[in-house]
Amino acid sequence: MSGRAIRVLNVAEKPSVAKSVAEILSRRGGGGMRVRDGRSRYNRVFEFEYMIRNQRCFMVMTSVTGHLMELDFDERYKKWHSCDPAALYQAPVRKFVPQDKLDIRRTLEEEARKCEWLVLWLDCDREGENIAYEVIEVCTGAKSNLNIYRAHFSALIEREIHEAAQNLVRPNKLFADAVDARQEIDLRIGASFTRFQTMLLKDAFIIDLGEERNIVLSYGPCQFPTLGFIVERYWEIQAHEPEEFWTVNCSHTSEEGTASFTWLRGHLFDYASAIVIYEMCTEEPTATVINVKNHEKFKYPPHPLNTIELQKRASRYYRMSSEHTMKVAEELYQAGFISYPRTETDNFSPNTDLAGIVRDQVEHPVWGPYAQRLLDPDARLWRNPSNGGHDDKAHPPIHPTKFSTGQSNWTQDHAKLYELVVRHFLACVSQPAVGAETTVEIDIAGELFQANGRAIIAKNYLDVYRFDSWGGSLLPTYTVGQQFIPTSLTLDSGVTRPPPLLSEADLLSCMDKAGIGTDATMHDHIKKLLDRCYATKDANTRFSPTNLGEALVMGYDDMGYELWKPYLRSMMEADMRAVSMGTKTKSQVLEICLQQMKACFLDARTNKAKLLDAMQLFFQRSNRPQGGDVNQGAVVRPCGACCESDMALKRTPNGSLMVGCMSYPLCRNVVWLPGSISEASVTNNICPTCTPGPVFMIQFKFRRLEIPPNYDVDHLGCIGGCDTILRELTEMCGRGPKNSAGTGRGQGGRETPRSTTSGTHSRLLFCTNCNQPGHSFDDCPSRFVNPRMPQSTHSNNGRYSDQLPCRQCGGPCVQRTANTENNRGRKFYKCQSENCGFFIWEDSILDNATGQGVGRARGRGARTVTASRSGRGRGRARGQRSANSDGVTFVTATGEPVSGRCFICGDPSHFANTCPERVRVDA
DNA sequence: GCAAGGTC
Repeated sequence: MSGRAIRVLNVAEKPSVAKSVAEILSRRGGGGMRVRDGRSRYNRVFEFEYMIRNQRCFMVMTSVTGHLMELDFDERYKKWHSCDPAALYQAPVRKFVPQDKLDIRRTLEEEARKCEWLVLWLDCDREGENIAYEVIEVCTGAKSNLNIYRAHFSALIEREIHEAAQNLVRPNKLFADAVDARQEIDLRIGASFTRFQTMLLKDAFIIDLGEERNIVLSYGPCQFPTLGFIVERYWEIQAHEPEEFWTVNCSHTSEEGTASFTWLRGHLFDYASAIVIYEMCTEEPTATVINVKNHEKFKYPPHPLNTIELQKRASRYYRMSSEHTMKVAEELYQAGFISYPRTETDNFSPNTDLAGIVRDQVEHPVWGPYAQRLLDPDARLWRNPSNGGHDDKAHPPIHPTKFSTGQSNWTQDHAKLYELVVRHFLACVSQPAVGAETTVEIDIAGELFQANGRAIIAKNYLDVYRFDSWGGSLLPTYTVGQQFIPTSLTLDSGVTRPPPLLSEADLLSCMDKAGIGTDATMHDHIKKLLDRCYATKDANTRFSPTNLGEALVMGYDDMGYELWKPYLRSMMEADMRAVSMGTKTKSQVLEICLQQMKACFLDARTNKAKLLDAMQLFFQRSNRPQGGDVNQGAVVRPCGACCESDMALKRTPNGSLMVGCMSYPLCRNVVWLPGSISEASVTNNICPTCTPGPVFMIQFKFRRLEIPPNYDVDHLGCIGGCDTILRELTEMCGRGPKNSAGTGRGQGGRETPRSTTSGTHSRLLFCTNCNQPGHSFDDCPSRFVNPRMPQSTHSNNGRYSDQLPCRQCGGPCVQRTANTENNRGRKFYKCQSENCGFFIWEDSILDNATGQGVGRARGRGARTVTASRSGRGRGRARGQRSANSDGVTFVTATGEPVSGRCFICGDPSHFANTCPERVRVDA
């Protein structure tokens, strides 16, 4: 045993871990634990004695709160107009402790000075390792000769913590390097693209985001792919072309009940084939049972709960946003009711006292009895939880940690989320539900049909997990060889539907799959899209892009870049892995990645017209002077007047271009530029003659009609005094713009879009009715509806009003929405006059009005923007005819004859299934 | 006024 105790500073990633680790270690030390405040009110300091490998230690344990440092550009580059955004790929960056973390730094410095060892108890992932090096930097700054160790633990349980303390290792710089690289890349890409697209677009268009605020059009390597998922699905829906299909359905009712048989062919898109088969069946409708199968089926409980699954399920079951879920979960965690809510782990470690967690819940009035049954060996309800295959080695799956029947300070959402966590946990340790399934196969005229029935034998976990359901429907008894006449045999039509908009749960799945964000940040990226007005979420938690979101993605897509796809992030992730494994160095990755991204950035800037074009499809041009055509704020030269600041390229509010001192108004040194310039961009070329240097040359573009013919419109010039061309043009053209609108762009050539509804953005370059340019909806010659219809009754979607004049009697037709299986959601008009049965589908009106259906909606590659973006409205009108007789129904869904005529009587006005000559089939 | 990642 050693004599003198070593003083050890221990640092955890968060206060809760410091407390847990201190509690566990101090129990073995025997001397108890003292707690005192640190400089930061959240991060307390715990002191106790502990033996590390026979070495007596006086342990001082405190914490940080996540990252201690931030990365940002040097002061000189922080202001938006301080430099060309392209310069942000090389601009110096520095890591520093931000203002709100200074008190934590002070605690660390003060404690480190008194200690000999530093032991880092940060989470065992790359970010944790990076935070470890931030702590090291601060601590060794205060005391340089610290002996530094890392504790590796995967859960806050006794055995793990002691093992970690007894097997200290050295921190892994490679892991920290990987994060450093990620941070730097994110910062440079994010800031450069954000400044670029904001400065390019925000003043060039009228972008009304609904409230007074400074518009920022941010770009980020996580937020854009997330937006990309939303836009991609939206485009998929727009591009969907509904296709009609036919299916034969059969049902049979006996004393025991009704069995519904589905056609084993599924459905056919070819009407002629479908009707032939259907006719065969109706000619010989006797069904023969050819197979009856009985089998046992299990429905398994979910895996243990991790963060993403919690967010998805809270969204699905309660329609809670992922952001709100995390806020509520955090509060439940802080109050001790649930375990740490940010975890990837969906597998309980074998040491977990699962029965103990169940035991905590037996008193609950609602699920307590179930918990009791779980603990009763005779009930045979217990089952060890499944392994979801994820383990972050830092936290267990989310589970209840304290019993509650609801607290007075809880909102409904706290109660709901707690209930979800408890029920989910109880479900995880339960047996699966068991069902007896029956499949009956029948043959009608050689066609096979099948009916399925299910009887639930044991509900098991479903008794507690009320969010899952497993429908059961009993089938009447059938025996092989049995014959019967179907009660109904129908030919039904259906139409293929586009996929739905992405729900929040879908979006989380997409992000998870593509590795966009982490479990702790995914909800932030989703919220950012809503905050930036790139997307909206409807009441069903489904996401649509806004005009702004769609325009931005379209702009980059038209450039041919996949900046809005997840690949960039995936590549970066792969590079990060390479750095952490040592196969690539941090500087290699930074150099290559930033070089590529800078090239991409410069290319995007060259192709900025694509972004402007895409925006122009959705927004009106503004007349505000803009910096979009000028890399405003870019430094041109040091100021020779004040000798303190640089001079930068600027545009005054009235549109004049100049190079002025950045210390204005303290220094008023200025060089005015000719008014005939349309574009100006500071280059990296340095003038070889002018002093004091460096004087960066400017690439000018002049307006052809405003300069003499013998001058070139493109000119690489210098404002240092050596450039005679520039001087001559300034003298000839004067300074300041010829037109007060600044750049003069968007002033002709293109049709200015008009707005239909005040307060919304216009995307109507074309008539919403016929998709032809040159006139408005109201003036459309092919409009079928009343031209006096007030504007407010039609929307941007080019839809009709909720009333139409009847084509038959002239009375009012009212719009309704079909709710039948085949046409659910499809709108139609029905005449309100008692004796008039007039009825018409809305999409068939649109077909008639356009002559050939709605313009093809845009998918990737098909870029014709049409005002009506609906994928619907193509194809023939569909109706239904039916023939009822004595409880037996044969129905065809084909309203209009497509081709041919009745197979029985030859009459072209109907098909064989409704033919009056048809032999009746009695049940 | 910019990113994404920790965390209170």
